Amino acid sequence: MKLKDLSDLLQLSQTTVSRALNGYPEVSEATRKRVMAAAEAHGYRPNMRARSLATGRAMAIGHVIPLASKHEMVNPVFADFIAGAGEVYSAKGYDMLISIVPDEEQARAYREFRTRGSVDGIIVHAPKVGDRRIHLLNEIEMPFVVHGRASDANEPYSWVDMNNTRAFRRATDFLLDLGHRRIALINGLENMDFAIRRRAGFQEALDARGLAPDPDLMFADEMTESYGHDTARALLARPDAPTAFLVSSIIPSIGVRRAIEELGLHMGRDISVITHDDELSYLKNGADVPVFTATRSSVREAGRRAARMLLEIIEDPDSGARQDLLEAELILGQSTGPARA
Amino acid sequence: MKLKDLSDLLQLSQTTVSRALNGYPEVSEATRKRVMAAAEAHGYRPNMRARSLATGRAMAIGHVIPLASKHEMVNPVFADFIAGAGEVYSAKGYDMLISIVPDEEQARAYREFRTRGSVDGIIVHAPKVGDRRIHLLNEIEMPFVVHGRASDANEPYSWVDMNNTRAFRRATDFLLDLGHRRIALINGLENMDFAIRRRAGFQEALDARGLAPDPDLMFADEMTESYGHDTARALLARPDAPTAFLVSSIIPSIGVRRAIEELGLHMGRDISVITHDDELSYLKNGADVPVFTATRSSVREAGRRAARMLLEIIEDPDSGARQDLLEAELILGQSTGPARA
DNA sequence: TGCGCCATCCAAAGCGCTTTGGGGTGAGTC
DNA sequence: GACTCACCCCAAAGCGCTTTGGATGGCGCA
Repeated sequence: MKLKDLSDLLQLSQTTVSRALNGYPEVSEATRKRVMAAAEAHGYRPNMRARSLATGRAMAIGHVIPLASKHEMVNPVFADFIAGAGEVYSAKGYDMLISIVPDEEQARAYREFRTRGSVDGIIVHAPKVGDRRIHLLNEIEMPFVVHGRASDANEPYSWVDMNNTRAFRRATDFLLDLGHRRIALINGLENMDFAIRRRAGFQEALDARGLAPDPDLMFADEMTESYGHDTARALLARPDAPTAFLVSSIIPSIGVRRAIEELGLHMGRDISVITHDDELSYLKNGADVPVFTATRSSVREAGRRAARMLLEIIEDPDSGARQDLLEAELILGQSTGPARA
Repeated sequence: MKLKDLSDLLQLSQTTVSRALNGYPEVSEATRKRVMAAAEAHGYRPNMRARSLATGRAMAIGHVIPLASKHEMVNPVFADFIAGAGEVYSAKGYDMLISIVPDEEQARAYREFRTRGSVDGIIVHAPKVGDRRIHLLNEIEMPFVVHGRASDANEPYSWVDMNNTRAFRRATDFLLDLGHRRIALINGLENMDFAIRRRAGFQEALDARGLAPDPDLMFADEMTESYGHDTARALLARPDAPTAFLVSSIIPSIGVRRAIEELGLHMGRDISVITHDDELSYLKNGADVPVFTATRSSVREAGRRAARMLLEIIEDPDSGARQDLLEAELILGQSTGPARA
């Protein structure tokens, strides 16, 4: 069933039918009703490819998801972020195009989205320090929103981010207030912008109390469970083991907990752990009582906001760069306690 | 830069340029080279919308991801499955369209994919018992591959699945061989086909030894960490607590381990746990030594295979239904040991 | 009555590509 | 020298939709 069939059926022109369906005022309410009814009855849906060829709008948003170079992993936060964004897209009639490419092919992927005309805008995931994608996208005039920031970008761009520095500052202060002095930082890869900011927050808190950060207690890697485990295990074997861990995600935190328990220690009593919690749907931080004390910020909500922002920018491309900074909330769980003497 | 610009530039017709670019034999090698070079130099890429309007092929595959009704969760296995499928798509020049919709809107989503012509084929995720999507897709003649099976479908369809029954049969046998008799099954939601099969494997093993399954030891729910924890916690508090757990995913297994350790017990010594392991990239089952004894089957590999199968079906639609059954391998970890008296 | 003005509707021209159905040109054949 | 093939190439017709630039007719108003 195509437009022509429907218009023939109704004894109307394609123009009129198209206008009736798309809510243009040049058609009487009576015919509009008639057209709508017929379309409904025959299950007519416009062919998106033809439509977007005609309008020049793809009605689709592209997500280019980087394959973490080292082990080709796809970060589980994407699943939740995308779920949030997807909600918004389907509500607004947009499709979501996903392309999972190795880091080095990102630029090509963006260019292709542009020249092949397959999307109206792009969400940029996992910005790195010195990320060149922002410049590229501005250059090819493709609307985009970054999930996160690129600290050193010296041109305007729109982003949705969590206040990483503040969150880690608070978390560190919290541990310091409990009397902890030897705190290990189990961070994400520090070529990622978010990881840099988290470390900055950590150091800021130490500086504020005149404490020097110990490089031997600061780690950065892909946030897997075994990274958390192995790092904690090694640290706890040291004579000057840390009394607390500040961890960048709930996944390595699970590993940290495993290491603690393997050694017959008790998390919260012998060793404190505080983590960032993205509120991943399948890895909720406990049911009623939180397992981990955590800085919490829903990555799914970030997905929703980024999607909404991008659609607004597409509607009104000249409205300038926007930004949205989410604050994490500090929640108390069972994983922290006073430092033991 | 569009086709016409390029052909004007080259003093050739659009036909010739198009043919040169798409490898048709009607054009001399000399001109083909010339055309290719010019296309490359000017960064020409055909507009996908126009192309697929002309060819009738969307060059895109749709993934309709169900939002688990209860808590609107998106299962983390999707991330890895999609990563696998995405590899294949980009190698073959296909796009991946994702639409995340609540269960009740699935049918509509499929129909729209068809009528709006936005995809050439569909991957069906998370088939349920009595799933009507298979019938629907056959009816609207949309090529598709199911990740999993729908036991009661009485029409042909193509699928890629893991041998759930066999895997759980082996896992149960393994526990029985170790002397365990009270084994708890922490299963996924049993309106899911895979969960039914896993339970069947569990029961089969018990039956084979003349043991009756105890309904009080069989659980089914969404496979979150806290589901694993809470269930294990409650079970271990019983006077007739189970000596072993058979768990459907590594995520609830992490919860089970948490429960065990909270009670001061030691996994592998006091309580045995065996799990299914989808090889999720961020939740690897330990680094070198597996943490959990597990039936292991890569969901990412399943994604690759399903994608390849679907593209083959699209190439050759009349070739009949295909199927691909992956066997899980049983790997020994530290989470199992002989039943204690 | 005649004029202009809405309110409705339509024919046709694209959007950028593929593909059908030829049409020249030069080499090979008798 | 006429004829047949290949071999290259081209003009133009779609693909299914939107949108421009009218056409038509009914109505109020002077």
